[in-house]
Amino acid sequence: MTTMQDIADLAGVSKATVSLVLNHHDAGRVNPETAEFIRRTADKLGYRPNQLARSLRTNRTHMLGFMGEEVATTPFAGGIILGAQDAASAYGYVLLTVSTDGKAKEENETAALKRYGVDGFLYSKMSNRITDIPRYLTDYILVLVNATDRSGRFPSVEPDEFRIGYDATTRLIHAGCLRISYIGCSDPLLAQSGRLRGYHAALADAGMPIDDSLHVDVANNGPALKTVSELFDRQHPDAFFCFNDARAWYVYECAARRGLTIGRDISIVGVDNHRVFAETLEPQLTTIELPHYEMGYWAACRLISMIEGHDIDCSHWPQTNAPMPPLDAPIPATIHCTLIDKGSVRT
Amino acid sequence: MTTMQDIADLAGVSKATVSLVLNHHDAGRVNPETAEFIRRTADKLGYRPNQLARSLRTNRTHMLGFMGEEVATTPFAGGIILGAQDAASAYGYVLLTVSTDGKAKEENETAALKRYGVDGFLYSKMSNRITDIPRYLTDYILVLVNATDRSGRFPSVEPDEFRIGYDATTRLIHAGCLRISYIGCSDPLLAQSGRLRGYHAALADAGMPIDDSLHVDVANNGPALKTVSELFDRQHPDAFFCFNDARAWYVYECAARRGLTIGRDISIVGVDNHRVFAETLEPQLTTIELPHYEMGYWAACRLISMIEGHDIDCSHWPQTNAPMPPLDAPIPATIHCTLIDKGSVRT
DNA sequence: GTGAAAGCGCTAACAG
DNA sequence: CTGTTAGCGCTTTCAC
Repeated sequence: MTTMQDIADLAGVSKATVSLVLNHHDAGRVNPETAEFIRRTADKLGYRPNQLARSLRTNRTHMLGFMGEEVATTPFAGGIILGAQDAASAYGYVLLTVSTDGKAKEENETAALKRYGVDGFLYSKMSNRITDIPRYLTDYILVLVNATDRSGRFPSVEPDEFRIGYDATTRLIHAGCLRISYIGCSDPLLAQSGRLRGYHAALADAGMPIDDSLHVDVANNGPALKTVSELFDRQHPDAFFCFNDARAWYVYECAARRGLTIGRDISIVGVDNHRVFAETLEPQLTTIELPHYEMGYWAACRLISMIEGHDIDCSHWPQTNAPMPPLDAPIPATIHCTLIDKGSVRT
Repeated sequence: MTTMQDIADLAGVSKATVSLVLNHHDAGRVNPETAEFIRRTADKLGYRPNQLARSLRTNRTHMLGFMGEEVATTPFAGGIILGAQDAASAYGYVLLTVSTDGKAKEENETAALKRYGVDGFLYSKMSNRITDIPRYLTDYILVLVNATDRSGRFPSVEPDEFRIGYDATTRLIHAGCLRISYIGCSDPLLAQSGRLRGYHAALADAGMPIDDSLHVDVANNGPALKTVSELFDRQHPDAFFCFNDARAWYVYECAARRGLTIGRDISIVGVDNHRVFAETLEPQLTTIELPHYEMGYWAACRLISMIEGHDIDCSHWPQTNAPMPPLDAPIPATIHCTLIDKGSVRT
């Protein structure tokens, strides 16, 4: 392993000078020729700064702690992680990931991350919920992803649920559907209420009647299939806006059993479908993907700007709140997300 | 932040003594009373060792680099990560995760991890493939997960594909099925060939005929549904062993269109189904889950034992190669994985 | 312009 | 048995 001292020796200067040059603090302080020589020998020796030593000195590790719920069981967290990682990487940071599936463990894992001196935390939930920040995190720099801070003290990045519901419904309206059903979720999630409002608003804006009998909220289990089945026979919808992939599946099953073809006899817009549907049903299913990657990316950028105490260049951030794609796009994916910004929270 | 010096001051000793005590190297070296006092004040002050400083000194960071493919898009990587994390945590390690979805970036990400001084790497692929280890990793301590090293120099942890195929088929045989079809994958994966061999072996061991017309390999797209559909009508299978969830879905669609009920008219054993199926089809679908968590856990344990240069206690490792669960278990999950051990690779 | 010196918080060899 | 000393590799004043 080659150190600054090695370079200093070769260049006949002290490591202080090397440090200056390699950290780009040499403008007008070091002889340009010396600087150039130092840079070249650093290159030649394949010098890699020891991040640990640097961190020890500067008290900044350039590590971000990512606490994710359900890292194990869904692809959702993966998207967020990937986005956060890309952002981190773009700014010279790195991600320390822990999963918070186990309750008691969470505090231990956090303690571990703290001992490594992470500069801040990303706290991500599987579905957008009002969340109490654990006490052991509140004195850290923190950004929530896909969750809302009850106390209102921390910034968060969340999907724009209203727009998701609005755009999904609008798309079905534009496709000429007249009896648009909403298969929602019976849990009291922010996503559910927001999407339902969007569904209603879209119908209203299009001058269409709001028929509550076209709307059912179901859990994710046996009775759900029966409920959807009855809705099919009772209301004969020609389109479905489905809360998620599981709800879309019920519609699938019902349609198949009645000899109906998705995309011809009935239309579906589903949110956040697992890849299996995207792969097998491409031509028939319209999917709105939650902007997991973008949320992760955006949240990490926000966190880094808080850590560094200044706004960072965000011109290359992923596009958010994009308009709906054209109606004939094969797998339309609409990106909606919102930064709930509580201002800088410095420690 | 409280440091060793603070404790040393309060205890009237030098920080060296504090270090000895707090690292449990005080047996017979430090006065038990002093030791006890040190421990208590450390406790009282809420002392947390600075891992960075320690690492700088010891040249060991207790950080593991996890390079995962497709962290973003499937829940698979998540399971592996979670297992690796749990193992890491059990031995006082922590996981630095990067996704290798982007090709060129991979080397950069690795370089970043190296600068942080990770003690070793876990290299994970999305599906079990013969893999060339990138040059920039070969001089590190490394364990492969869900992948096989072409050069045979590095240990790997992989699913036992043969047993998966064997057990899945056996289960259908025990359930009384007579015309058992295999819906395989047309890509040349290790998983495909291994499971097919298992399928054949199980049939042979049960004294049942091997009918090649009951076996089709399909890709994951439109024609696949047609192929499966034709198999349905031509061979009238009473059971299906499906390579994965996408293949199982084709069977689902065909069954639904023919008014057949899974679990009554036909039986399915699927491998590695996404959670959507597990949630919505619990009573009907038999799923063999790939041991992602276990592979991650096991691999991390192996890596740590290589890093520490001695075998570590593995009595609490997840159970592997477990026997098939009883036939009436609601969601049988069989755990199969194999450690391909190449011996210690020390640097 | 450049370098010497003083650490960041910890560990480990070695002398008392 | 105990404590002093000398760093790990880097950054950052402050003299020269």
